[in-house]
Amino acid sequence: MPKQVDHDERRRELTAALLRIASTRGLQAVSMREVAAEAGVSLRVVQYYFANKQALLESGLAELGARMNRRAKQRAAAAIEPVGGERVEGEPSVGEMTARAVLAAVLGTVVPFDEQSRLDSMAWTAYYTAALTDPVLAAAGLTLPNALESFLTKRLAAAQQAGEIAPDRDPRIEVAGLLALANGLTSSVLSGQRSYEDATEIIEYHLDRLFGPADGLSRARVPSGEGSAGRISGH
Amino acid sequence: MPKQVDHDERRRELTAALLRIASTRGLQAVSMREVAAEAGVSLRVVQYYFANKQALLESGLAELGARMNRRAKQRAAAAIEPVGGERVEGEPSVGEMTARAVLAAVLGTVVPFDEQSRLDSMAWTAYYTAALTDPVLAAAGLTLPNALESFLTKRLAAAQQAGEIAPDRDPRIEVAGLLALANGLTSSVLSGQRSYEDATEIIEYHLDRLFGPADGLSRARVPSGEGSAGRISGH
DNA sequence: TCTGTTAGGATACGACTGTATCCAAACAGG
DNA sequence: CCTGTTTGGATACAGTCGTATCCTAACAGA
Repeated sequence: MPKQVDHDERRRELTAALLRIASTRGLQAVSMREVAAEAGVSLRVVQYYFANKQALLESGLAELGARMNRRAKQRAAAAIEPVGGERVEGEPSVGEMTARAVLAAVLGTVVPFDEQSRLDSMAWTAYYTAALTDPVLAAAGLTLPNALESFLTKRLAAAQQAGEIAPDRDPRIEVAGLLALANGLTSSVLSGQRSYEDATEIIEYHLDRLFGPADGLSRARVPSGEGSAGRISGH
Repeated sequence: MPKQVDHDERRRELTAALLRIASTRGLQAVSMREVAAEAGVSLRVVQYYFANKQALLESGLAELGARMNRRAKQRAAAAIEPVGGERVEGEPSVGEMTARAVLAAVLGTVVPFDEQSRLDSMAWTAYYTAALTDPVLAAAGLTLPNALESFLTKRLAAAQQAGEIAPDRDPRIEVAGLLALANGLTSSVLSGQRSYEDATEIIEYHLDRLFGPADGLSRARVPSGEGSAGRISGH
């Protein structure tokens, strides 16, 4: 077989170009020709690697989800090993973090904290809105948020069993509220109503209210002897 | 002068048709011809009453803001006079409601509670997303949320002076958090992740945490002798 | 070297977009 | 009744859209 072109790599470049357009000029500015121009290729190339526009858009949504996932894992890892991470193989996993640290890591990932995550949040918002009137996108776009919510709910319920939060709290309501809070704050950060620092302050404030005002910061490890305080962000 | 056509009325009909399309098929489905068809008139009529598409879209955004305003006021009035409203002229104004009742009314208005407000929230979300990449819409679309936030913040600060909430709370943070929560819940309700009842339960839950778990419900009037409990919504 | 497959350049089609123009009904004021 | 303005029907124009087609370089395997 002739030539040698890495199809996956090609598709990644085109998808990245698509997300660059969607995050700066909106999803309505995305056309096959615009994506081609942004990627520096011809229209035919976009057509060759994506059968139609729908496939291209779905690829963009999948890439966005993957990026969110990657960032959340990086945050969690940084919360476990805050300084210069030499992490041996028996390294602490997410299961050894306090529920508060997990929540702080995930919620801090939802709210845009640097230019790239701001752009991705822009694109994500555009997709989310489009999904409200497009059932095809809705199915693909809701799996990640739903998985996130059920993961956090289980994690917080376990933390409640361990006595980390008061027994009269409802983990499902708390998690749903925190995720809605983070999403709402994301909107206001994107529109310039609030800064990222304001948003994280509000989130930390709510985490304080949930986990008790005692500590006040997001301890990274579960206290085995005495935990070290790993500050993630805030003010 | 010939004919007699109420231009404002005509524009209202066209704007209503625009919002019907935007709320069911999205803002990208709005075209001059589609609006004409939805309103049952010819393309020329839409052109005649709106100089261009931009003016049409801005009219839609203004109408959405007006509807939100109207609903919030109706809610507030219903909270003051919960049963059969005979309201004499010295009627209780919003200034005589408890801060909690004001917050419950406003936040309950943000979250879609019936089919019409669900449709309007859909359209609002579409506009909000479009405003993220369109500075013209952004200016017009942010005035209402900003005014709402500053109004509620002042109201809550006054309530703090009156001892309705604990003195260590920051009214700015509380209001920003509650509004973000309501917006995030709206998103999840629109996408079908959560029901309206779930959303109001979460909001009431947070109001309980803010105003103290003592009462537990949104009392409508400021306690002059003994307030009557006006339940707005919930579960 | 020859061959057959792959990767893409060039071009075109029909549908739809916002906007503009032309012109004819409809009707109020003189 | 006449006239001039308002209202809107009909049509057109230049772009842009997603998609399809045709054809030719480029190159791996024989």
